[in-house]
Amino acid sequence: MKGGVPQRGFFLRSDVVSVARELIGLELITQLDGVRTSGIITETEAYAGVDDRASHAWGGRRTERNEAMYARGGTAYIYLCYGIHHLFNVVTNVEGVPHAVLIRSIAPVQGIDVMRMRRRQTIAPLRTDGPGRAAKALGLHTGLNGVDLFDGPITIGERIMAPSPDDIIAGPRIGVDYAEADALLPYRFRIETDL
DNA sequence: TATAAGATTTACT
DNA sequence: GTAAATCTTATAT
Repeated sequence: MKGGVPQRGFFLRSDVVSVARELIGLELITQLDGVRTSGIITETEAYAGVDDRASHAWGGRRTERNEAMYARGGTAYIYLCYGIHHLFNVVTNVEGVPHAVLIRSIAPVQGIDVMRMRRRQTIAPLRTDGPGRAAKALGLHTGLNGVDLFDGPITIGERIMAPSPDDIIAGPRIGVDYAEADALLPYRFRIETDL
């Protein structure tokens, strides 16, 4: 994928960790109510399905909530966390394999004013780091769970940043201490912007 | 049927 | 630094 946008095949790959790493630097675009907002993906986490104790789909769990994880790659999985926050994931792998990449942080590109309004932060600097904040800034909510990224209001756009491997920092995931050994896996990727 | 905990953020002491 | 907000899923009666 050089210069262009990722194709369906990109999301159908079996190595969810590679997809998570390569999503860094791509533009994530939403078009809602005729308003376009977008940001550069700056932080992701991979969730490797049934073998990953930190995943909602660990051990083959399948509920009404995480049903979208079992869809084919290129589908959006949006769910409510702690009753308050909407978290956005990109489903990967083929249908029936519940792999997904959590978008943990973005850097605003288009529609910054709209994001400010959504976040109701007219004075303080707009913050879009953190999975809940990023999803809210883009206007994502559970009503968009299961939409197709190739035929819907959410799309993955062109690569805006081309980070060298040295700029991408891999590390353990956040907030999954309960997952024991799986919590230590280097499934989290981020790039230093100017934080 | 009831209770506890979670892929978090925000506000208050 | 600690706790509340708030809803779904998982586990236990």
